[in-house]
Order: sequence, then structure tokens, then C-alpha cells
Amino acid sequence: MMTQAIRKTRNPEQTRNDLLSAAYTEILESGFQAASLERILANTSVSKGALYHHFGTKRELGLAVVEEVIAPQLAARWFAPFAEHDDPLASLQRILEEKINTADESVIRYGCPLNNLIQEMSPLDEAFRHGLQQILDRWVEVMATALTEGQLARKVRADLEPKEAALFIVAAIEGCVGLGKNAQSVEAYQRCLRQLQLYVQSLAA
Amino acid sequence: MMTQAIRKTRNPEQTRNDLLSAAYTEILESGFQAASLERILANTSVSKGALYHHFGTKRELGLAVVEEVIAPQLAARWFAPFAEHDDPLASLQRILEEKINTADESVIRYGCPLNNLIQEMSPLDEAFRHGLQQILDRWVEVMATALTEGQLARKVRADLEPKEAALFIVAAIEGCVGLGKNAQSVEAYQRCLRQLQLYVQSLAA
DNA sequence: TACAAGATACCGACCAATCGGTATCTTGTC
DNA sequence: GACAAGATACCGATTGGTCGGTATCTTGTA
Repeated sequence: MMTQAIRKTRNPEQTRNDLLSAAYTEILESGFQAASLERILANTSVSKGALYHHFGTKRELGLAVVEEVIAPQLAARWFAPFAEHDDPLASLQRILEEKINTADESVIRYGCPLNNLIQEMSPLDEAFRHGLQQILDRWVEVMATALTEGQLARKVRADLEPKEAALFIVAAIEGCVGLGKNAQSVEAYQRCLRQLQLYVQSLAA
Repeated sequence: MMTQAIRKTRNPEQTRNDLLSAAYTEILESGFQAASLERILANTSVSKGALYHHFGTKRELGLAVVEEVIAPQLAARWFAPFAEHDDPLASLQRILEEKINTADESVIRYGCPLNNLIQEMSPLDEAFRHGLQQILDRWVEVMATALTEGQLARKVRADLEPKEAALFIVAAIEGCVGLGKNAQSVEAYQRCLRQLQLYVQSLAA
């Protein structure tokens, strides 16, 4: 009956990516439950019909954001750098140093997307919890493996239990981001990470 | 026109407390934004009129929960134990040991109410952020003071910077709770806190 | 001491707005 | 022509909040 707002050329892949990207932002800013599909659509000029063509429910969209946006992002920023050298503590120090120096405004304002969703969704939705846990597991595993190799190279204290220490380091990182976020203070974030650096230093052989 | 459902004796103080208590539970389970006033009322058999007599808005109710429920609860569980002895590290070890041994089901399931609200609300509402920050500030201050006194008593390493270390310890605690919550695993929570204990141990003079 | 007047506490029907989701249609592409 | 992709009108449910009224408690005054 009426002329439709037109997307002259179709590009389903791009449409899907646009939705994922806008949903990621909306979820980061508002949380998942308070994330509004209407706002996501308004920010993408994608229609509701298109959204529900690509994703069956809001929940599916959220899970896709976890697996296809958040997971790769964290992997690139935190996991990948470990693969480079045989000295995991040096790698970790370098990563932390970089986080301290380039303390992102977005990190201070909105915190870590992974941690945000953990606190909000893990008690409410098992699928979310599982998706998030997979990311955590990989993170801990990458770090533990690196620590073990560091022990073989005599660069990490032999009495250290890699898996336990890795778990703690991940916890500490998320804690630092959380405190910096509530203080809305780059400095608090940096000070907190500096203490983590001192801890990491103490793990050297 | 119709006879009202009766509260035989008036008790405004109790009504207010009932509301705070039910709101605390609802917020812990669902987060603030997703917390439903209807559900809170259903759990208290308090009327909507009564609610809006005591609290101007949902937001005010939430802020009251932060200041009047969460703050005292954390103070009792984490701050108070420090006042007892002159050896802050021993106090902290004892507190952590107790947390490990009595790992509450509620903590594993719903996490730390302070941390939950930080992640959800601090970017969205300045008043929330401020209320939560006051709790964090007090927590860090109590711990830093204890560490300083521990240094005077030669029980804590002299080169330690109390405020920095206290900030980090609080971050680590919240991180441990967060990881345990997503893993839905008492063990993960305990393992994480054990590593924190090792760190605390390393601060001894 | 009695009692009127006013303040406080509480009730529950109702409201507009927003929510996620559906149904039906058109349009682009192979 | 078949079917995927996209558009839009619409739905019931739920949301936080309002409002006119009522019940009870406190207080000033004679």
C-alpha cells in the first residue's frame, strides 16, 4: 500500500553485521535486558522484519553478539598476544602496560562487555552463562598454557600452579576494570593494573 | 467505594523495611532495571500506594537499597573484622578463609550485590554510581588503614603502598566473586580466593 | 478530658508508554 | 516463478507512575 523505505541493493550479510554491531553497542550501554530492539533498529535503519528474519528472538541476537562480537574481540585483545614469545610474564606485562597507556574511554565508561554480561545474565539464562563461560575458559587456558611453557623455560617460578594463577589473573583484570568503571577514573584503573603488574612480577623465577 | 484490604495496625517503619528488603532481593535476582515493582509488591503484600508514599520513584527505592541495605551489609561482613587486631594480614586471611569455607550459595548464584549494581548502573545513573563509590571508598580506606598500621607493627612489608594494594585487593575480591558466579561453581570461587590468599601472604614483612 | 482538625499512611483502579514479537505484505535476486 | 530479504502495521503484556479516596494516628484547643 505505501512505498517502503528502501534499501536499494540487498546485502543480507551486511544487514546481519549491522544488527550485530548496533546490538553490541546497545547492550554495552544499557545491558541486555534493558537493550531496546527499537533503538537498535533506529541506529541501523534496518526494519523489524529484517531483524526477525535474521534472528528468531532478542535472546538469539544477544547470544550471537556474545559469540560473534565479544568473543573475537577479547581473543584479539587478550589472547593473541600470548602466542608471540616464550616469556609469558613479559607478554603479560606488555599487555598490561599497553592497557594502562591506552586506557580507552569506552572501557572506563562502560567497562568490560564480558564482565557486564556475566554479572547481569549468568544467573538468569543458562545459554548466556555457557557462552560467556566458554570465553572465560579459553582465556584462562591460554594464560595457563603460557605460564606452563614459561616454567619450562625457567622464566616462571616452578612452584606456581598455572591454572590457579591464570584464573586469579583473569579475575583481577575484571576487578580492575570494574573499579575503574565505577570510579569513572582512568587513574584508578591504571593504579589497579599497576598492582597487578607487581603481582605478575612476583611470579618470575 | 470498596472496603480496602486491611493492615490492621499501622507500622510505617516496618512497611518501609519490608519494601527495602523485598526490593533488595528483587534487585539481586533481576538487576535494578529489570526489577519489577509489581513483583516487589507481591512479595510484601504492600500496596502500590504505600510504596509511592515511602519512595518517590523506583530510582529512589533503589538508591535507598544501596545506602540502607547493601552498604551496612558489606560493612558488617568485610569492614568490621579489620578493627579487631593489629595484624591486618592475619585478619584478611581469616576473612578470606571464612569466605572460602562458608561459600554462600547466594554468592555463587547472584554474586556480590555491590559489583552487580556497579556493572549495571554506574554508567547510567550518576547518583547510583556515587552511592556505590562511597561504599568502595570506605572499603579501600578501611583496608589501607589496616595495612598502614600493619607496617608500623612490622608485620607488613615496608615497601608496600597501602592504598594501592588495598584497591587491588578489593578489585581481586570482586573479580573472584564474578568468576565463581559465572562458573556457578563454589570450587572456582574457592580456588580463586586461595590465590588471593597467596598474594596476601606475599605482603608479609 | 473531649473532640475537632489536620497530617500521615495506605489502598487499588487506572494511565500512557514501551516492550518483544507476529502477520502480512512487497520487493529484489537467482 | 520461487524464495530469500525486507517492510510495516499491529498485538497483548508489562512497565513505572498517578490519582481520588479512605483509614488511622497525632495534636492543638477549649
